[in-house]
Amino acid sequence: MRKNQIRINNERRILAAAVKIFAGYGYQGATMRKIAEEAGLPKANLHYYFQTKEQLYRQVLDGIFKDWLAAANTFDECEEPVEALRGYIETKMDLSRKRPLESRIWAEEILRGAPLIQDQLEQTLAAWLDTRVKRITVWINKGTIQAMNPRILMYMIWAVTQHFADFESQIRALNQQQNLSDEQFAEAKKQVVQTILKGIGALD
Amino acid sequence: MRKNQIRINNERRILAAAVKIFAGYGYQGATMRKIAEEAGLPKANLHYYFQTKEQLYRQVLDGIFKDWLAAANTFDECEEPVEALRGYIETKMDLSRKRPLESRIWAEEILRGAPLIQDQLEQTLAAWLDTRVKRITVWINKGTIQAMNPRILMYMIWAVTQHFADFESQIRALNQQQNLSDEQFAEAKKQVVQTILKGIGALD
DNA sequence: ATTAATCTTGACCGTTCGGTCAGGTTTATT
DNA sequence: AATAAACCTGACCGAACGGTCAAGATTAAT
Repeated sequence: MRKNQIRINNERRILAAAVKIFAGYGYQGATMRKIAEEAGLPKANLHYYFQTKEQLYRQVLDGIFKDWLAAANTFDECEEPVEALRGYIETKMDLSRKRPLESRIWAEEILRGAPLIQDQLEQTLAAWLDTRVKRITVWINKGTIQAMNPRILMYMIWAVTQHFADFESQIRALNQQQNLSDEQFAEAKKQVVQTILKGIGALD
Repeated sequence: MRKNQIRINNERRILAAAVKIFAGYGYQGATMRKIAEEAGLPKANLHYYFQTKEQLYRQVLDGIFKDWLAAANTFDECEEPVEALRGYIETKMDLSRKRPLESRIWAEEILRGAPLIQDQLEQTLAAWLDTRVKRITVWINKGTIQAMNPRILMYMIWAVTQHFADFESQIRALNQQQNLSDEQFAEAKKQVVQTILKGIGALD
């Protein structure tokens, strides 16, 4: 049962506008008027496709969550810790670079105590993390990487990679009011990978 | 010219309430009514001590900024990279543990593009960072730690340490709906220090 | 004791918010 | 061509927002 093309187009336009406005102003600071203006549609039209502001926000979050989980493909496909973790870190860094708005929306939702996505965190994300923790534990038991708490390793990877999106404005202020250039970002990516892999004893 | 005791007490009460409410709801989501209720004062009284919501928020941010900079004492007092960085990372971790609300307010302000503290970032924080970058550069030139970009190292430290405050609700959801216990947090602190120090070649 | 300064507060104001709705227009179906 | 379904939108609503103010209460200074 295929949706009408008009609906598809308008929902996409509204969601794209919503990402920009939610990222720029936060959930409370974002208004349906601003989103409507950004989308180039009358406000009442937004409520035709998305009944409430909260429902629109939920759909935005759902899209982000899917990207988040999909970034783990490299992690799962590689056998050895160096390849797997390097691939995962690089993928997460690239996601921060290419889709910083989504990362900021996610961060704000967590900051506020995850009122709307607590269930998904406790179920889907917790299960996702358990799987990866088990893989890391295998590496530890084989002695390929040193003994550690795999969960804390994952928290560190998330923290560092997402920092480049979430704290972009701070990094810009500390970089002569310029966003990181492609070269600078590539350097950061390399250093993050190097530091973490070496830090867990996977290198040298 | 000493302020009246009444003023001192009430300003402190209001600021303490403001920290809770701003951290819990964000700048836009926080309302003067909620802050007044938390402080146990009528709303009009808040406007007597702080003319506007923005001025109250600015004072909250100023307090956070001072704590932030003060955390660098250990860093400056130690000569060797292992002591200096270990001390700084541990101090920042303790700050995340003891004052997570302040960390979240700071994070939200940066997320929104730092509209109110851009000047402080570009001037005070940039100068603060420059000083520490020079110290790290000395270590690199002496060969005590390996070659790297010191700024990126500082970003990584900030990212990881503040993550435990800013993403507390996510970590809780991934830890059987329990905040990290003191033991778990101590383990995390140890692993963060170990990973970063080893990662930059300061250990072994 | 008197005056001045400071503090307190309920009631109120203009603005903006998310959301609704009736009635018109366009598109799809037959 | 006719009917139905989907889409569009200006005008409107009650609620909540930040902020104001006048009048009274309390504290400090003389």
